[in-house]
Amino acid sequence: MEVGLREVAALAGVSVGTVSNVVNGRATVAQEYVDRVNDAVMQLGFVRNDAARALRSGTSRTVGMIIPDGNNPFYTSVALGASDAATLNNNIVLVGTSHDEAEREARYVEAFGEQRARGLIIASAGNIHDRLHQFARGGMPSILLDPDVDERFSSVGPDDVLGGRIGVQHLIDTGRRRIGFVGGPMRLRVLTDRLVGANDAISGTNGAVTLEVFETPDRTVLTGRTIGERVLKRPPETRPDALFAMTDLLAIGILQALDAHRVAVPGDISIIGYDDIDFASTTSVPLTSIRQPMEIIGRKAVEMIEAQREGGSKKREHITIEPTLVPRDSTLRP
Amino acid sequence: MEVGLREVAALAGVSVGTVSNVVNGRATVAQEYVDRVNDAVMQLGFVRNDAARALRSGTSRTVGMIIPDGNNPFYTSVALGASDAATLNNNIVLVGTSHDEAEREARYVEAFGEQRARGLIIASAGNIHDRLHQFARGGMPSILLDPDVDERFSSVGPDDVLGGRIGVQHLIDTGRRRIGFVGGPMRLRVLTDRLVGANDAISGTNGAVTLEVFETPDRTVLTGRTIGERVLKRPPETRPDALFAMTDLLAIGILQALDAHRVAVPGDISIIGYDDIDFASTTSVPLTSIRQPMEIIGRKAVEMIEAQREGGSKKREHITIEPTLVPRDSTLRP
DNA sequence: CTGAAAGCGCTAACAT
DNA sequence: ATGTTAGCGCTTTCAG
Repeated sequence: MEVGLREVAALAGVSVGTVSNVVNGRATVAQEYVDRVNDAVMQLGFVRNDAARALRSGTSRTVGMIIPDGNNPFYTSVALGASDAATLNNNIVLVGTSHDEAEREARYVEAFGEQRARGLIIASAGNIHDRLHQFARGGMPSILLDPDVDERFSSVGPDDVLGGRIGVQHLIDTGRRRIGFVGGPMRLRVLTDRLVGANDAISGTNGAVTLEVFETPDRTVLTGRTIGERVLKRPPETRPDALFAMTDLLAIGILQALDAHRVAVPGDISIIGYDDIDFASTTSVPLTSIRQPMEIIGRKAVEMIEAQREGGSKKREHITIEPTLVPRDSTLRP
Repeated sequence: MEVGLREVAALAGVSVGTVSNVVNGRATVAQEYVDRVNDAVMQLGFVRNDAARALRSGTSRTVGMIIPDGNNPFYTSVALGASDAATLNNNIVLVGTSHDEAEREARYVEAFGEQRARGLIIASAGNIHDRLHQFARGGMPSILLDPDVDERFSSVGPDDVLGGRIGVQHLIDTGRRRIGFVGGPMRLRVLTDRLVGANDAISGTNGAVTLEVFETPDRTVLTGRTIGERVLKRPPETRPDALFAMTDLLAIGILQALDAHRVAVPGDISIIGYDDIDFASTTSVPLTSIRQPMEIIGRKAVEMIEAQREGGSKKREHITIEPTLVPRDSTLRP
């Protein structure tokens, strides 16, 4: 049989209201009663029933988060930041992973909606904005991690234009003049944004700096290696003297190819990656990278959820957080 | 104002009981009513209140999972398997990440307990078995991913003895005779188990095979590189002709060191890693690795939870799943 | 096959 | 400061 407030109250010889107050650390209950109640709680192994609590109070303690890929450090770091922020209000973050399956994702959206989660942080696999909107109508704040703005929802994300600018500016500052931009497919908003930033940096420079785009079908290590090989087929004087890879994975592949051919990094060609994954610091030549402000994004998302709850789901915001350069040997060593 | 069964019933012109039946796809409700109810649901944007459902029915749809590290492919793959299994019963898996903080972990244990989760799958950061036991007393099945057996809980995990045996056997089968076992700290149960397996394989061989343990303080790429350098300091004829690394990270570090010194892999020294992370297939020489049956572990864990729920929390089980060898060039290429 | 009504365990308002 | 009590929205008998 389930132990409830009632059983605790009976054992402690007080009323359920008092037990509730003690359990929730509320009001000023006489110390004697507090002790008696706590004893009874221990003795009976009482665990508060959150369903009843949520039903009655109309408020949940969980912030829902849905991500496409559990192994992507970007999302897990966002989750960490979100968890930190949620803890401040005594809430928790629960994560569902869609594994890029629309159906699984929909199940999570539904589940969090039914749980009346405080809000939803979602990096969508497909376009579920409409479905999401259905729940948003019910008052659940939803924050998108998507770069594509949907006016119905708020969003937080990295400033990709700035990221592109920072990367190229660093290459220019370290004396590079023929820069290769490696990434794709170029229909991705993140990438076009970074390209804009890259061109911004070049426009702001006096010297003749060229930017060449190496478009790739994906952003994996293997593809990076292919790009590296392709670059090495060209005569040295027509090669780029710097490669700006849109993921660290690409950068690692490029580095492998250059290593295999004994091309010096950064002596002959310098390399920048993007994301600053753990591996970036442990490659044969440690990789300069652009670090995305992931924890901050997560923290911000939770703050926006709470703000929307208070403000009665008022205005939508679209916030962008600044990435930073993490310089390492792949651009700096002589 | 919140839309409930009542509002839907009013609009559809039926009773709440009927709406409940339709929403849950239960019983045989007249088609006409089904349609009218569904229309009303759409029109009002009704979302079932899970708190009320859970409270009344006394049963939740969520399986809780607590992991120490969101970036560890081991755990995320276990989560995937668990999610697959849960889906079969129309349940979902929600993951909390403790980031190796006991406090965060405790919060999640508590939250899942209060939510009356169907059960808990937990890879513990510290020893929270006692706290866990408190909730288990309340009937919530808890499955440990820990290798250390606690008789109060069931557990599922990889068979590490077998993993160690498979790896060394493969090296012996491919003609190696001086095997290095790289990993540490050796107080970890996983590692001592694997070492037992490694020795098993050697005992079962006629030829004179030696096993040398290279103990490491951790299992990172950098440490792997250090070990690689150390091995290379020895004259070639006294070096191991094969290195069995306890993580792919270690193996990658070793490979980097050998690459840098132009030592042929697997020609001079062959390498096996452990875990078969994504990176294993994309190293300069693709890495042979031991793949842990992570999805299966997750699936099994969920099955055990459901079994315990039905069997009234009867007996505890301790199940072990067989890892497999993933052969690649680092041991096979001539 | 559908409608009416009793609670699930808790919180919060009110009474004492 | 503590006790009493009315629901929160739903599921689930039990009647009709």
